[in-house]
Amino acid sequence: MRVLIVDDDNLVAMSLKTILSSDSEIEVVGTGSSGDEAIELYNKTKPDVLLMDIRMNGMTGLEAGAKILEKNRDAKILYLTTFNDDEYIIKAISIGAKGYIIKQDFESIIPAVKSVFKGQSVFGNAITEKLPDIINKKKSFDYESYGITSQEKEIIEEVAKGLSNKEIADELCLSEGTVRNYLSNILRKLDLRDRTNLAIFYYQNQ
Amino acid sequence: MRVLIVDDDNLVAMSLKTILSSDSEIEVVGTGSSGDEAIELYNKTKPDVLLMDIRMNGMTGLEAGAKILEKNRDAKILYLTTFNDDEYIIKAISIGAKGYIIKQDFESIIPAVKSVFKGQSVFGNAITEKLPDIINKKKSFDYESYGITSQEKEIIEEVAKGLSNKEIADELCLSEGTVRNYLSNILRKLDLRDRTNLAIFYYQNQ
DNA sequence: TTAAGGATGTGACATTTGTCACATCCTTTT
DNA sequence: AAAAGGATGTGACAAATGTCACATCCTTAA
Repeated sequence: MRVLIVDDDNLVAMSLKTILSSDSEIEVVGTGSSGDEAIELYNKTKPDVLLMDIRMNGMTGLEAGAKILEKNRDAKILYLTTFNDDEYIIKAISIGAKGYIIKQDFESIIPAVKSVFKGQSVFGNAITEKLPDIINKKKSFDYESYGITSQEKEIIEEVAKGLSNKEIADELCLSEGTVRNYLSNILRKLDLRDRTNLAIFYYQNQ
Repeated sequence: MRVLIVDDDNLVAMSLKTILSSDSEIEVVGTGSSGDEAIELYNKTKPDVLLMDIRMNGMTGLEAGAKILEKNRDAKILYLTTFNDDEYIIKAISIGAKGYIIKQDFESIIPAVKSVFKGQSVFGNAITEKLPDIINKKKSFDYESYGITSQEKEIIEEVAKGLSNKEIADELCLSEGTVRNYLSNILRKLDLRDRTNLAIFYYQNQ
């Protein structure tokens, strides 16, 4: 099992190399410290698994990974990160990375590399907990912190269904005028222009 | 590492038991053959990992898993399936399952169980390939089949950004009246009432 | 060449939308 | 009890929206 390691922190790269080399099934075929190097070394060594940091100076690991995957659709990239970053994980899966684990969890790295080598996808401990939310895309905007009341929140839900003011009024047993007032307040609070933008906001923050 | 196995095909359950028991770190604490049994045995044995089939007579593995996770938020459920089913995998991740692999891939089962035990998530070979699409939810509505022209498609994009007719007109170098006409046609073709519903439609089919 | 059809535009119209000032109740606080 | 504040309502208004009939221009097909 041939592994390429890329991390812009040289100490980390070396530590990883030491750890991985201790396993008899693994051979570290190279170490790099930038996105450019990742691409270059990947093409040169064609490793079974590329273990790469996400945050790096210059080209990020994600950009480098995307480029590598463009040319090598079967590349197996396992990302390492110092902390959990929801945005990154979605992006990582999107481009086709095979895993995403945190560096701190040393013991998990070797099994993860092996799993990825076998063609599985592996997501680390802390990331695993967030997967359901990520799948459900529940960023769930905190309406309360913008002073949106529960009644107003209901109006937002109805607007997001595409109902007119009249229909919302009927639905919530209010007068149309009141619905308008509520909506007007909502738009001011969220700094949006009209109900269409509110609906868009709703779905983008859902 | 205590593992509970549930599969409505008894032969499969026994095979799995044999395979897993061959590993010194693993102890199979029970085998069941239905969703109800899964819940019952889970509560009785409190295993570290529950290895369960998705398709079962009566209650499905997903339903049983959801119920178990309601009461035991840290339950580690690894699903086994005979084939790849995109709908199931989304559902599985949504409820908080820790893995999803195919039965045929025997060699992967033990490493997968171990990874899940450690808190990672594991997705099997064939499933891994589909993850990017699943994350991107590329249902990508076929506007063409509804007779939406490319110009109209552009208008839709602009509406989905929340722009007014006037702004869209400026953006696309058309008169406001023309934009209205286009929009009117779009709404008729897609059987939608107004721009808000169009934006909603856009984001729901994105 | 002519007819057809598409893209673009105009004007008119009814409706919906968003805003504002203000009015009524009702409950809570002082 | 009086004051304050929230929830709900009204009326008026300007702007934006959606629809329709029709006009122009250009390209393409017959």
